[in-house]
Amino acid sequence: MSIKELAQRLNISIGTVSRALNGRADVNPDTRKRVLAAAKAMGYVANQSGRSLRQGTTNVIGFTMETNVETKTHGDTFFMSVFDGVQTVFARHKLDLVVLPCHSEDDPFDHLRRVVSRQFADGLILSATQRQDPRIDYLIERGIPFVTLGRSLSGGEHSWIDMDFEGVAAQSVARLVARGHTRIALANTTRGINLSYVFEDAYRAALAGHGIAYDPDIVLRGDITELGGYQLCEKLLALPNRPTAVVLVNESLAIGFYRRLHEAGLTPGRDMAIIGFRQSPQARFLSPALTCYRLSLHDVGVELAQSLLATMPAYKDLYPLGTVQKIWPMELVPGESDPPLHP
Amino acid sequence: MSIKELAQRLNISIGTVSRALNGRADVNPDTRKRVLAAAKAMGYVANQSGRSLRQGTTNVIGFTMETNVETKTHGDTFFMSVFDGVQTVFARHKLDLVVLPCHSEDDPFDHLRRVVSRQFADGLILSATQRQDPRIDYLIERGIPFVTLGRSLSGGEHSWIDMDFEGVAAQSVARLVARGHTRIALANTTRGINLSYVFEDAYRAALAGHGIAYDPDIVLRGDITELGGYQLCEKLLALPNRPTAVVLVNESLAIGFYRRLHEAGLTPGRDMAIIGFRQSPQARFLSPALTCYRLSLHDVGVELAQSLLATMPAYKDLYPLGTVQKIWPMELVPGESDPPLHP
DNA sequence: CATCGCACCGCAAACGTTTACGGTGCGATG
DNA sequence: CATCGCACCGTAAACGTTTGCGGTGCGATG
Repeated sequence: MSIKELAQRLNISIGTVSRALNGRADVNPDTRKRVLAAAKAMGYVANQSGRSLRQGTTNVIGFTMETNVETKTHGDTFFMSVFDGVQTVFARHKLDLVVLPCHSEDDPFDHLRRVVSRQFADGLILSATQRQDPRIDYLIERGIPFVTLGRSLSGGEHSWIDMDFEGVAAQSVARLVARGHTRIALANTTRGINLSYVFEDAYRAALAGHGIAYDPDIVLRGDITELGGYQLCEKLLALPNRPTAVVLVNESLAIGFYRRLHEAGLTPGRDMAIIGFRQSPQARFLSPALTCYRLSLHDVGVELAQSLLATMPAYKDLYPLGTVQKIWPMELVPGESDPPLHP
Repeated sequence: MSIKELAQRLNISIGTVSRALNGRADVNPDTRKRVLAAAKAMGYVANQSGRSLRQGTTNVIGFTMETNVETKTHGDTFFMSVFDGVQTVFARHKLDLVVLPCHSEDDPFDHLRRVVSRQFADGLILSATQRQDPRIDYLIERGIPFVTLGRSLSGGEHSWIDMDFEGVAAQSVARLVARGHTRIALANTTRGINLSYVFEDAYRAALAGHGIAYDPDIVLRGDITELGGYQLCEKLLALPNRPTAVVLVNESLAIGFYRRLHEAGLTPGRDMAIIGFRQSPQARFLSPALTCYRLSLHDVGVELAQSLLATMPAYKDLYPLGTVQKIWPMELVPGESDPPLHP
């Protein structure tokens, strides 16, 4: 099943077989046909280790993902959609996508170093980027092509794609203000992740733009999970001066919010206006319908892939994008979870 | 950064360096220390291609996963939890887990062949196994170690782990009957996936065991998504002789059911008893609380990893399990979604 | 007819490991 | 002192590719 056996069977040198298979010009069309036919018949496929060793390239792109369910920033379906978009691009270039999950007890930086040292991939897509992310500096220092899903302060000029947290925060606050709300809480993620800062800054700016004073008591932080939402809602309910509306940094929180409100005999929307974040499959079927924002994760995946290829020497000319730093727009999907305060 | 440079810098042959790094016995303890120190100082790490080429092994385990969000079969953090369990085992053996997502437009069998021919992994974990699954025959024929998450009729004696669909169906029917229900619907997945048959057979057997006639009109099939649940619920509501209870094959369906019932002005539980499947993070925060079943996906992952290692020659003696065919038990979590019919 | 160019192919090195085999030197044993 | 065993190390082959270089043969050109 090696190229040697294939060559012996054809009475051709292995060099010619290799050239024939790789579509090089200096090989007789007839022999090429013979080689391809024999390869197919014998089920030959080039050994990846041999090829990688010789060429120094793997034709594999790695996607690092954290699997900590306790504090997750995204779920399975989020990533699946992104993967799908990424793969539509890679399929055209015979590149394979492999996902490299980071164990919940592992440090993401150690995990990345391991990935790099194992030479899994020619390029990497990083998710769950931190505000200060040593992984980014590490990759830049090593000259490894990469792109991140999520902004970061580290590394300066690398490529990234991110969701429009500013837009969502600003639009949500504006919408709630227009509907009569002035006491608007924020359910944010814990510090560390960059979107936490981005989201809160935009929230504060939006409040200021509408002449509303910032109240740190109603800016909460917790895990981005259903349980996190439940707990944050509980905190809000316990406040003496309860907010009339809340803006969520993630739609998973909404599920916990809905549950906690129900337990208190309250109705989401009527008793507390809620604007979620992304229109996930789960959020889409909440009732009352969650007001949130739509974006195509498939398209985000496509853009991620293209941005990565744009940084790889072998593909740079096919995708002349330079360094991409793109905030992905999101479209409001009005629901029934944020009705006017005094109808 | 190659072993050659390392050897030159130490004035030792590369063979000795290799032996020192790999912990072989016939090397002087002092030189081993020197080698290890120098390797660390120079940041040396063995090239994986070279090693794989020589040894014919990759120290990588692949996990195939479908990324079709339209017909997805698991909840939003299902795989993450499983990955985490798998990695806790693999970490002890310096094995790396890589996830190999199958593009939604790809045939899973083609995808597997590609994975195999690229020699990504020493062993594989297959998910989304079909009732008849050519991938299983293919792997057996090639002698590639694997284990599947989910039963299949193919391949005879391979190892698999599966959830207890029989137990859930039987227990759910029994519980509903005990609470006065006799007209019990089934919300099942589409044909093809094995659990569809297993689940329905157990449902029918349970009905028969309680002397209830089987009515094909209230056995529905659809996608295992929130939308699928929504649509199935709609079908049930349109029936002239509406069932008073429904057993779900997957908790994602519950989210759609809840929504559709709300839209009809009905209350889950009171107007239609619902027993879901797994206690996912999403299902956990439904209100009224969904009656469902708990299992530790982390532990399933651990078992998957161990079962796979038990089939691999290099680890067989460490995990003398033989071929594992295990139905994972699930524990009832009573909720408020299935109250007695006539209290 | 001599020469050139070109199409095609074989040869062999190189990528970075691991490992079987043999060799050296030294202490211990007789 | 001769011999043996052993601890340690170097040598080189092998894994499967790709690719630069050179060589062969043939048609075309002068």
